[in-house]
Amino acid sequence: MLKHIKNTKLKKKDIYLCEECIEVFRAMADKTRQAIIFVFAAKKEICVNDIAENFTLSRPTISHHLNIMKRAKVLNTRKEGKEVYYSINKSYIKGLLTSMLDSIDSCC
Amino acid sequence: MLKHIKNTKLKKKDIYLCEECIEVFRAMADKTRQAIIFVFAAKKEICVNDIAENFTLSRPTISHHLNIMKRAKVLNTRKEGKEVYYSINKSYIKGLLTSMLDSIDSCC
DNA sequence: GCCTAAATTTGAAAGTCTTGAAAATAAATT
DNA sequence: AATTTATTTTCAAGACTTTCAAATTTAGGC
Repeated sequence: MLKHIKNTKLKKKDIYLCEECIEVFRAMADKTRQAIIFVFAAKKEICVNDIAENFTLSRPTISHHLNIMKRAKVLNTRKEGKEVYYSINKSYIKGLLTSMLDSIDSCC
Repeated sequence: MLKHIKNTKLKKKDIYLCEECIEVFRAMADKTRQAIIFVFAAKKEICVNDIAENFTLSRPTISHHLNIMKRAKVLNTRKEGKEVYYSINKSYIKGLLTSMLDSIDSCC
C-alpha cells in the first residue's frame, strides 16, 4: 500500500483508514453494484436468486458482486437453510461517511 | 447506465445522482489517487511537478490521475503561467457525502 | 443415501485501467 | 524565432475486472 509515494509522514492509523476507504470506494464504483444497492431500497433483506431475477446477469455474476460488497463490509449476510440473505450494513456505511466528513474538515 | 437491471421504477434524478457517485467512487478507488489526496493535507494547492516529486511515478501518470479526479469534480484546477495548480474541491465532496448520508437514512 | 435447489468456486474470454516512453502543446525566457 | 520548462496527449504493454459456463459445495426433502 502507498507503494508509489516516496517519503510520507503518514501514520499507520491513517493508512489503514485509507485502505478501508479504497475497499469501499471500489465496492461502490460499479454500475451493476450500484443497481444492486437500489434493489435494497425496496426490500431490506434479499437472497441471491431474488436479486438475480431483477437482472439480465447470471447468478454467478450477481454472487460475485455481492461478495465484493460483503468483503468491503457494505453488505451483511445471514444464512437461512439453502438461502443466503444479504442486507445493507447501514451503520458501517454511515460511520465511514461521517469519518470522511470529519477528515475533510480537519485536514484539508 | 443500469443496463443490466430488468424493470426499475427509478426516477431520472436518482439515476443521475447514482452516476455522479460512481464517477466519484471510481476517482477515489485507487491507491495512487488516495496517496495524491494525502499530499493536499500538507499543501492546499499544488502543481503537477510538485506532486510528481513526492512519487516514484512518471509525470504523465500523475497528470492522468489528476485528470480523472478533476473530471469527477474531486479536484479544481487553476492555470498560472506554465503551471497548473490543483486543489481539493472541498465543498463538492462535502455536499456529496452529505447527500449520501441523507439517502441512507431515507431509503434504506 | 439419492435427488433437487441455492449459492459459490473455477477457469477462460472480453473488456477496462494503469503505466511509461515518446510526441505534442502551451507559456515564458533569451 | 529558437530554447527551455510544465503539462498533456497518444499509443502500446501489462495488470486487473467483469462475465458466463461448467463444476462444486451446502442444505433440505424424499
